[in-house]
Amino acid sequence: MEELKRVKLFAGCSDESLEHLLESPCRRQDYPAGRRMLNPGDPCRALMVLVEGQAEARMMGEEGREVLVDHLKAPMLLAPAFLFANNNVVPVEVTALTNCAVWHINREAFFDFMQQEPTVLRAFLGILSERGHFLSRKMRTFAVNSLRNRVIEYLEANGSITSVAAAAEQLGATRPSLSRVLSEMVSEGLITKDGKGYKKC
Amino acid sequence: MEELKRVKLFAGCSDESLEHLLESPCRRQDYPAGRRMLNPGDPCRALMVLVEGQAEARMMGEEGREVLVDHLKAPMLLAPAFLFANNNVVPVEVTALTNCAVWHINREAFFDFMQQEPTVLRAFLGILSERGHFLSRKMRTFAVNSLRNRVIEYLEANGSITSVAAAAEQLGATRPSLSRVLSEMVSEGLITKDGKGYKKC
DNA sequence: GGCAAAGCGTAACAAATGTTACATCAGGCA
DNA sequence: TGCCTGATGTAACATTTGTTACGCTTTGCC
Repeated sequence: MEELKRVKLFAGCSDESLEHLLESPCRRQDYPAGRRMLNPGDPCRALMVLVEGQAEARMMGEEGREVLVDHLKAPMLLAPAFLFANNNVVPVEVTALTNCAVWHINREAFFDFMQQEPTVLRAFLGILSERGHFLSRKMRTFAVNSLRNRVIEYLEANGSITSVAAAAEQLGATRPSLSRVLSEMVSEGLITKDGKGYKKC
Repeated sequence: MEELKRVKLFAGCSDESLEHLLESPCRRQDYPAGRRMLNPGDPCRALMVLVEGQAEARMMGEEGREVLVDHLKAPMLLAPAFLFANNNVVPVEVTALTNCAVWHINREAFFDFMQQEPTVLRAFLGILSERGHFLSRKMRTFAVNSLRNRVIEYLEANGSITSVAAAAEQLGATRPSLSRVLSEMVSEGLITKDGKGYKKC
């Protein structure tokens, strides 16, 4: 299918081999905007490819605390890092932000497919590594950084904070707490505030 | 080599193919106890296999805070999740606890090797998935859980706390803070303390 | 037995962050 | 224009966690 070829993972493979892969048990599923696509604890038995729409991934704590972990935008893979785990359950809640479409591709067929297609294998390993990098950076941020340092990292990565409420969700803080820290950092000259939001320097 | 065959990754492969892999640029390196094996930011250009000894991985923050992330015990892979990343630098500091030996195996040779050996590929994907699972669980713990909840998770995973100081390092808290929380939880009847340490119930 | 060191509990205080509530401001819309 | 809504800043207070310091117990060792 054309929409699958837009995914980086399948960029370097031939049409025939991709068609052969799709002869295995596969399906394309639609989700309306707002629909929950994955719940924490759901098993991950197939390769899931988001081919249309946008979604978000959140982690929930015991006490109602939650963090917006990632913004998912087609074309990309969903939860690739858990596909081949023994205990292959997803730790996040994924919700469609717009109408979405997801291909579910049989895991074993995909495994054989990778074995045949070095470029796909290489791309998949690259994607898994990026996810590992992403997760370990997030973990480090939350484990050893104060909110002030998380703000600095956020600004270095994203350039500016245009929505305090949205940034607070990603930084794992409440909006008033983030607002207070931003005000303090402005008064200390660490960051500046203009009509567009907060920026470094 | 015999010591490499003890690693789960190579469990299912033939002697000949493993010997062929080791004909690529490889080396075995020794580290004395206490020696730093990896620094944050070090690139990860080869597959590293810890074949002897034990080590620990730590993450450091800006303000001197640090967390003991993982205990590494031969035989296992070091930083497998970063080998195929574009920006393949390790985010942790790895220090030898005992005398250690590490095989460095050429990345491209290992890639070709995996392509030839389905069981190795499968095992490597499983290892990467386990790491993803491990990291996302850690991230969730630090992002959305209070110290009390982290203690509960720790006890569910490890059974008991026999060393408050050691547990505090893994939980990302100071020893007095953990000690206080444990005391509170004992007085609330959530956990018990006996000669061996703290336990659930 | 006595001594030194390590691990632990604990107290008093400080710093960071959450909670709640309220006022302000800008933009959209009737 | 006037109203309404959403996002924001902010204040007062509560909770969690860090910091520092001290005393106690245990353990190993002489």
